[in-house]
Amino acid sequence: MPELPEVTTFINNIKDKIINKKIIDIIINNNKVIKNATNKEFKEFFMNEKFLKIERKGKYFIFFLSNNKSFVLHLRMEGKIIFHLKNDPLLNSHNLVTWIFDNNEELRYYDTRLFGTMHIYYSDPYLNDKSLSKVGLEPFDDKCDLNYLKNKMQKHPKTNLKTLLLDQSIIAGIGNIYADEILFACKLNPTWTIIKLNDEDYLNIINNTKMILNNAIKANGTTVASYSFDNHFNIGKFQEQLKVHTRNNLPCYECKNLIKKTKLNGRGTYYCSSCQGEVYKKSIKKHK
DNA sequence: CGCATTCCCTGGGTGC
DNA sequence: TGCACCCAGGGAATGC
Repeated sequence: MPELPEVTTFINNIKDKIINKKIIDIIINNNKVIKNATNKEFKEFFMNEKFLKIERKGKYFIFFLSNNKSFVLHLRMEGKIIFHLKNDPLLNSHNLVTWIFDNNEELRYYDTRLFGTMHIYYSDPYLNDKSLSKVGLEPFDDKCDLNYLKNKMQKHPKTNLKTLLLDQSIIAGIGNIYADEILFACKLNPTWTIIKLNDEDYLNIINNTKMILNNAIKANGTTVASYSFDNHFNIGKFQEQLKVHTRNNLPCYECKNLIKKTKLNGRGTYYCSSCQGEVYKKSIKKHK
């Protein structure tokens, strides 16, 4: 599931290879993910255009073209955006959209579960895209400080900490894997609410988020399912550094107690009940 | 308004 | 081996 580090890795892998190259054709095999244009409009939007710049905001990709046009992409669960040579084999059979450049090179979008979203805009995407405009500060932004986080989180006094970390309008880019890792590093139980937090905890959340996401970027992201980020089937390596996520019933690296898995607001959640304190029972939903 | 639940999807896993 | 079923989850929509 692509989160901030995985989106960064995709961008690092395509950026230099696609910028300023002329798009001479667009193949749409499945338009399920194209949300605000017909196939014809989508093709016309890109035809004979060039990608001039790529930005990331949280888990969103923003591709800028000429004349203030922009393309906003979200990979959701299984989306992949990968640079290929024309004759490269498909990564999988779910190649929904391909942009073809004028030199036997291609940019291909894959998405097994069709969860991804694509939007095209003719002016500022940050103003036009309803979702993008709601995304909060990047964790690396200097403005993402104690006061910012405290103010944002204190609007949700009854929501558990994990759900707050997953809320893209607070800190941008954290998903299910890194939320578990961040809370473990902070020694905070995912089921607690902000009532349990003091200023040091808020600062720990900010600092550990930056540290963990940066380490994950260095490792090219985390591979837990089908994530690969290039045309050579390379995978991220941060799963080797995960301390709780996916480690159900394995001994905690800090205290040797067994890591527990539970479900919190529909998300698989891993934590150490010894390092991260007692579960706030009312917030845990029992399995069916 | 806040907060919880449902829905979209399909490959992989499980049980019979 | 085949078939029915369940599960994973980001974010929008829906419910209360």
